[in-house]
Parts: sequence; C-alpha cells; structure tokens
Amino acid sequence: MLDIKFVRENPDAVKENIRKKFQNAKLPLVDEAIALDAEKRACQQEAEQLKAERNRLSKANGPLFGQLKKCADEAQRSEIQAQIDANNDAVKADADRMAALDARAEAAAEQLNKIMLVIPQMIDDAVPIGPDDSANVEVQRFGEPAVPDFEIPYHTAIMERFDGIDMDAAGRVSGNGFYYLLGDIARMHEAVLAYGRDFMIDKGFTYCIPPFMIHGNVVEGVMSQTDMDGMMYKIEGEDLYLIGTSEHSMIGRFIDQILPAEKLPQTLTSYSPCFRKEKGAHGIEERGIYRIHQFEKQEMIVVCRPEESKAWYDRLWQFSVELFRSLDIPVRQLECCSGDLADLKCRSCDIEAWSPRQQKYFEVCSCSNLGDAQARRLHIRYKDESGKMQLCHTLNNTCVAPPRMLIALLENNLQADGSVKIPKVLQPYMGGKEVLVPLHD
RNA sequence: GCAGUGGUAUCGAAGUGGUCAUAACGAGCACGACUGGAAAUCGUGUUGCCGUCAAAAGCGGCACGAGGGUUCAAAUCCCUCCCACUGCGCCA
Repeated sequence: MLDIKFVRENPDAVKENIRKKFQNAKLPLVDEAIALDAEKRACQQEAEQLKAERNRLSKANGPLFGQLKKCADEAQRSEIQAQIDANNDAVKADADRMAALDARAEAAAEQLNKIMLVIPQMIDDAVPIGPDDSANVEVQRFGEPAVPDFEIPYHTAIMERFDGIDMDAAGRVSGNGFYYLLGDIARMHEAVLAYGRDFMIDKGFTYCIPPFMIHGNVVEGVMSQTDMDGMMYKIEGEDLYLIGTSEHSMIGRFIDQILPAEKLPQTLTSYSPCFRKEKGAHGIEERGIYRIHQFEKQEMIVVCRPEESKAWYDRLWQFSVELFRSLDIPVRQLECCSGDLADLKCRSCDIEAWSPRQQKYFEVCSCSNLGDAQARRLHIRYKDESGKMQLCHTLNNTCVAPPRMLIALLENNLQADGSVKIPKVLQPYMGGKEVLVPLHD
C-alpha cells in the first residue's frame, strides 16, 4: 500500500518498481490511479464549497428561529420567515448537485482504493531482481551440511518408529493436511516451541498469546487480497477468520493506535496455531507434516520507527540462524528476489534448514520487512519528538514452526542405529532425555 | 444467550434538534510568570484525517463507538450493527 501522494509525485519510480517485480500488466494502473485521484479531489473540492455554503445558511437560520419565537409583530415575523425560507431554498437548490458530486468522489475513491491495494510496495534497493523463486539468491551458509553414510527415511517414517504420528486417523477425522502427533514426538514438538519462546524472551522480546480469530478488516490490513484468498479460513456466518500466522493478530493489535515515541520499538514473540488453506500447493516433498492446514508457530514481530526497520530486519533473521545453529541444524539464508516478493513487502528472506535426506535446504523461517505498508492500512502511527505523526514500520519473522522444524531436527540428529539425539538446549524441555530410542523398525 | 446501563479529546465529564463543539467544567501534560530552588498560585497552549498551498500559517470539509435514515439543520430523533460494565443463564 503506497501513499497516493507518493504515486502522484513519482509515477515513474512506481512503474519502474512494478517492472522490477515482473508485473507489467499492472503498469496502466498507475496512470489510472492518478486520474481517479484527480477526479476525486476535483469533486471533493467543489462539493466542499457547496457544503461550506450550506453550513453557513443553516447556521444563519438558528438565530432567526430564535427571533421568530420572541417577535410578536406580524410584519416583522413574516419578514424573518421569508428570510428563513430563502435560506432553505438556497440550500435545497444545491442539494442535488452536492449529492452527485459526493457520489462521484466516493465512487472514484473506492475505485482508487482497489487499485492502490494492488500496486506493490516499493522494494528495498538490496532486493535482487528476478521473475520468480528460481531467481532467489543464496546469501550465506551457516554450519556444515553433512551427509551421513546411512539412509535417512522420510520424516513420517522416522516418526512412525517412535509411534509418534498417526496420519491415517487425521485423514479420517479432518481430511488431508492434518496430523496426530504422539508420545515423545509430540513432546518434542512442544519442547521446540518452548525453547523458541524462551530464546526470544532472552533476546528481550515480550511473550504474547494473541487471539486466533480476527475480523476481516484486520486481515485486509495485514495481507494482500491474493494471499488472503489462498490462505484464510473464514468462520461461517461471522466476521471472523482463523489466523494464518500470529503476525496477523499481533500487527492487528496496533490498529488505529498512536504509539508514544518512547513505546517504540515494540518487540513481541507470539505463540499461536496457524490455519492455512494452502491452495494449489502439492508435490512429492509436501507430504507428511511438511505442508499442512494447521500447525503451531512461535513468531517474532517488531513495530518500530521507519529509520530503524532495516537494522531490525537484519537482527531478526539472525535470531533464526542463531536458534537453528544452537540446535546444530545447518542453515542458509535465501534472499527473496523481486518477482517472488509478496506485494506488501519491501524485503524478505527465508532461513532454510539442511535436509540430509534430500541433500538440499528447505524453508523453515521467513523474515520480512513490510515497511509502512501494514501501518498505512491499519493506521499504526507514532508521534515523533517534533510532534509530527508518522507511520510506523512493521516486521515479522518465524522463530520456530515445529512441525516443519521437526523434520530438520529429526533428519539432522538421526543416528545410524535409528535413535535420535536430543540437542542439549532441548533436553530440559524433554524431561532430561538425551536420546530417543525407536520402539520398532 | 437474556436484561439493564453506558460509549463525547490524554483521562473524568457536561451537553437531549439550531442562537460559540474543538467541544463547557475538572484533572493531566507542555511552556511561561512568581521563587534562592521547589510546592502552591497565576497565565498560555494542548484531537485526528482530508482538501487548498512549494511549504508553513490561514481557510474549508469530515469525524461525538460504526454504518444508514429523517431534517434547511442531528452528539441529541429513528433503524441496524459493534464494544464495555452490571445482573441472570450457560460453560472449559
């Protein structure tokens, strides 16, 4: 969501940004937006002049009615009454024109808003240019991606050795995309979450458990229309959506708020289940608990001053790297290219964990700087030292999403004998266990 | 879920169709005066959005929980919805 004033003054930059994102079909929207904006303002200006006149005449009637009540003289009374009638007639004369102008301005504003929701956010200079995810750029690796000399089974197969998963029952009960986790595997799931939570608390973040359902206007504020259609589950008959990530309710928390400057930055780590339709995403490597309709996640979000968001972005993704390295999981940072970047984002990168089975990296965290896009839609502002209102910037990053991260954890800690080492930092959350021994083959 | 009460600026609160709603009154906050310094006291200031403007000032429009309606004119009357509090009911 860009500022229409910015679009008006920098149409070429906005178009260039659209080209960089390989969305040339949207190029005409820029001129359409500018035309609609001009139409809106012209109608608004004329309507406001008429309203000013109406207000003046109506206000003048007030004292006249007062005089009318007090006055006994018949001649004077009819004179006052004539004046009132003249005022009323003058107001009525312009009523139709005013209504028409209002309607035109409103129609233009509505259409303009639709377009503005679709014009992408200006991307950060650091974003590599490319058409789709194939052009994403590996920036850095952390840890040695080891390949063991024994075979690593698919993650559901590993879990089954511990009687840790029941996909069949989940299918019967809820359909494709759900899971039952059991025993030590379920406990490990919670251990990872709890560890992630404490990790972020140690970084100074405030732990939060948010609402898991939110109103439609909040959903529209935090994500683009296309993302919304492909992700969000709506509650029938209510203005409520199941959240796709706690980012939605966490950023929504600041809707219509003017934050005192000293309350920034807001740094929060939130737990929630996440519900996603995952429309159209299927494949051989997406079975099991890799891509599901419901999972749990520890998230981190930051609301800060505009000039601080770039620094926070770097800090946030580094937290993810540090967390995964503390669990001995090799990771890499993958910078999202312009074409793969969601329309609301200025910059985004994934932290990917090493899969020794596939011998490649797969996404476990996603870190994004939304700039002022969410703040503009949700009216999240702060008053700076000079008393001026400013939009905040918002950022979010996965701390840990256990079902998917369990895949990395199990694969990277699997031993030749089928047991799974429990990383030291997780042991306190696993009742002190150092290793999980399979119950059967 | 039912009933009652309420929602006005940073907070409390007055205002029940016009004749000072940006909003009385009280508090808070900021600045100034007084003081050796402070308290107290006195004075001044203190909503946001949009438009106009290069910008500021100024001017105009909009906003009294949200959205509609009646009217020349709505915080005030009517309708729908939301939220909070209290009581009852139900329920982890």
